[in-house]
This record gives sequence, structure tokens and C-alpha cells, in this order.
Amino acid sequence: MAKPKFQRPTGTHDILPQNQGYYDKIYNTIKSVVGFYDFEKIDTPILEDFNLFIRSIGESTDIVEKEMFTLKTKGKDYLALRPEGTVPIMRAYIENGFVSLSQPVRLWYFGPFFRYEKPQAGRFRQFHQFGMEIIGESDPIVDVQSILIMYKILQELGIKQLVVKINSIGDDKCRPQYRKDLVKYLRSKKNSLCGDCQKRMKNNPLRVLDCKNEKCQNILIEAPQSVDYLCEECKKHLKDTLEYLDELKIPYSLESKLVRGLDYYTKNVFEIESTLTGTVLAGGGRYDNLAKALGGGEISACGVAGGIERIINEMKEIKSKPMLKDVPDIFFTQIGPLAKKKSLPILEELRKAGLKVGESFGKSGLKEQLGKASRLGVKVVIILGQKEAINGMILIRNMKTSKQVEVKEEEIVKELKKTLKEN
RNA sequence: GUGGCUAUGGUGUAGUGGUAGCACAACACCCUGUGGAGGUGUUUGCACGGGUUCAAAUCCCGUUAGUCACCCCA
Repeated sequence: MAKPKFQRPTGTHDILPQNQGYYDKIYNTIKSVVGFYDFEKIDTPILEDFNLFIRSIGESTDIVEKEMFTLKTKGKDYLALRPEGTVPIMRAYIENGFVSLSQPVRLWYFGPFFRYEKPQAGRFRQFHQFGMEIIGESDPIVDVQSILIMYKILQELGIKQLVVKINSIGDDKCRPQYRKDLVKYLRSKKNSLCGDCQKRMKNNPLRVLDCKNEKCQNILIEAPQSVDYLCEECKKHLKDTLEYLDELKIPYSLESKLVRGLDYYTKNVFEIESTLTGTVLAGGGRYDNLAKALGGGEISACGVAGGIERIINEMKEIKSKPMLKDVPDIFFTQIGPLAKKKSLPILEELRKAGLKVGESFGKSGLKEQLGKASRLGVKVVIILGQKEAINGMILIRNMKTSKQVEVKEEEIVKELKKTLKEN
């Protein structure tokens, strides 16, 4: 590397032209799928009140404890770069009075998010997520719709080897008892747990469940499982969810140790994983307590979010093609100063007529210009030379047949359309 | 926050202590009037800072950055 004076902050990326096609393809795929399911797009600010996230995500979660980008404004507001999408949307739902709309409200989003973490595969400080939230509905069928929609989007992007991992972590009625028994069990084995887990036991005991330390995993084999503690309501919710999934023939596995790091989840939590690479491409769940935590009412909701960069990695892995750049059909060449002067207005005329035209005005040699046209693979080249410019004529060259005709300047649009049609 | 690995033109690479090379790309000219070519030429580099040595791209230390793993997560 030279020694650039400035470089990107750690964990951020320039999305280069050659990668834009992936973002475009994902965006368009989402748009077409969620459009069918009647979702509407929402964009929330990238900056939010810092406390919004503490209230909702949980004070002792990693996201809040160490992963937020925060800043103080000149007016002394304490703000944070949004680390995830669900909480701002719930805030917007409450703030904009969406309770009075017909429920549920279905919203989707696509945009950048920020977490102060050490970058590694599929994880950056600025990354992109998209997601869907269904707010104001408690029926498990919308949980399944969330899963289905995400599943279909991934499939339409070419990612077919997928499995849904699902669990229920209960609600306010049944989770406290489970937590109590789990802590009791863990405490009895405390000395065999890893250091991290001893800490988690206090702050966030459910998190011990997905510790990857082998010793901890061995201890957890005997640990109480959340599904055994579910109250009638949560149990039915999970059972219905699984039945709907069976009906859709979506492969899933019940993962008693799946928890997820955000405090606002209740009942169902799930992840969609690539069986090819083992990467979690999307995750989500139900969050019936979030609205209340933010000062709204009792509002049931459910959502799912996907990581764009992880999906792009996966697409590259399986050679799923990005969206292709659309190339012009026509290329404009000019020779001589008079032709050059006339070329801009003519080009404008062509643009207005809806034709896509390439050019290389900086070049003067016809050979070079034709060469570029040829490389682009255009079908038709317009040649405006000195002689033609004086006579008010213009040449249309068919690149396939190498035949060219001379037409009047004012008939250029008509003649071009005719030539394109013939090809 | 912890640990492993890596760092040579724009890109991809060779160079294991002794003259920094190759390919592609870019640009210019051959060439202001007809096709992806060719020829000729030009530009661009050892991440940064220290140390060892007669001599460092090469060995050592530090920094920075990248990457991978842990933590956590999309």
C-alpha cells in the first residue's frame, strides 16, 4: 500500500462499484417479497437517544456494555449510533401513533448499523441489515410468516441450504421460575464453569446456555431446559409455530440452548443458518415486552433481521450472481470540433427519448471510440463527423453487420429506434 | 477486551541477508474518419517507527492496518 494519509476507520468498508450489484440484488429481492406480504418501508435515524437502547436491549448485554458507538452533541444530548433495527422501529411505532392504524403494522427496513466490535469474518463495525417487523399481533402465525419471508428471500438469492433453529425462552409468567432453577443448578456446578459463565450466571444466566466452552457444555447436558418450564400459553405458541412450519415443509431443529443476546425477546427465538458454511444469516423472535419497556402499551410483536454482508459472502461462496450493470445499447462517437459541440445537445435528446447511450468524449480518434464501443458490446454506434455536422446529417452504424446509413439529424431518434428494433 | 497469522506498484505476485523483478491494469504515442488486436514508451511499490548488521523487503522489537479465532452477534 502506498501510505494513504487517511484510511477507513477500523471495521468499515467502501462498498465498491463491483460489489454494488450484490446490494442491489438483495434490496430488490427483499422489496419484491415483502411487497407481496404487504410490508411498508420505514427508515429511522441512524442516531438515537442512547437510553433508548439501554431500556430495551438490556443493561448488561454486550451490545450495551461495550459495543455501542456513543457521542455527546453540543447541546449535551447523549446519542448512540443505532446497533440494531427493532428498537428504533418500535420507538417510531409508538411515537408516530401507529397503534391507531389497522393492526398488525408490517414494516421493513434496510440500512447501516454500527457496533464497536473487533472485526472478523462476517462482522464489521459498520454493517448492513434488513428486517421485517410485524407489530400488534400475538398469533404465532406471524412468527412463522417472519421466518417464511426471510427463508424465501434467502432462497431467491440462491441460498438453498438452510435450516431454521428455534427455541422458546418463555415469557414473564414462566421464565422467572426457569431462570431460578437454572441458576440453582449452575450454582451447584459453579466451580466447573468457565470464568465467563460464572459472570453470566449473575448478569444473564440464560446466556450460559450457548457458551461454547466444552466443560460448560458438558455441565449443561443435565441442566434444566426452558421448554420444560413453559406456561400453557407459551407452550401452545411454540407448538402452533412448529405445526405451521411442518405445514410449510421448512426444515427446522428445536434448539433448547438457543437464547440470543437481546433482553427484549419473549417466547419464540430463532435463527436461520446456512448448512453449507454454518453461518447464521438471519435471526429474530417475538418481543411482546418491548413496547411496554419503551413506554408504549401492551403490544405484541415479532420480527426478523438478516445480515447483508453475511448473505453476500454466502452468495459469493455459492457463486450466486449479483445484479448485472445495465449496459448501453448505443454508443456516441464524434470527430472534429463542430461535431463535438453538437454532441451534447444530441445526447440530451436521446436521453429524453429514453435511450441509453454511452460516450467517450475525451477521446478524439474514431478508432479508439469504436474500440470502446466494441468492448462495451453495444449494438449501434452513432458517428457524428465533421462532414456530417456541417451537412446536418449523422451516421448510424450497426455493429453486428458493420453496415451504416446516413440519416438527417432530426430523425436520429426515430432511426435509432428502428435500428434497435431490427436487432 | 484477549490470542494466532499477515503486510512488496492500482490489482495479483517473485524475491529467505548482497543491483526490487514479472503479469495484468492505467496512461501516451504509432493513429482527428471506422472495431475487442499489435507495437513502442511512461507512471506507480518493500505499511510506519526503531534495532541487529559492512549490508535488511528479508532477522528482532514496537506501532498501525488487515485477517482469523475467542467473547458476542446479523
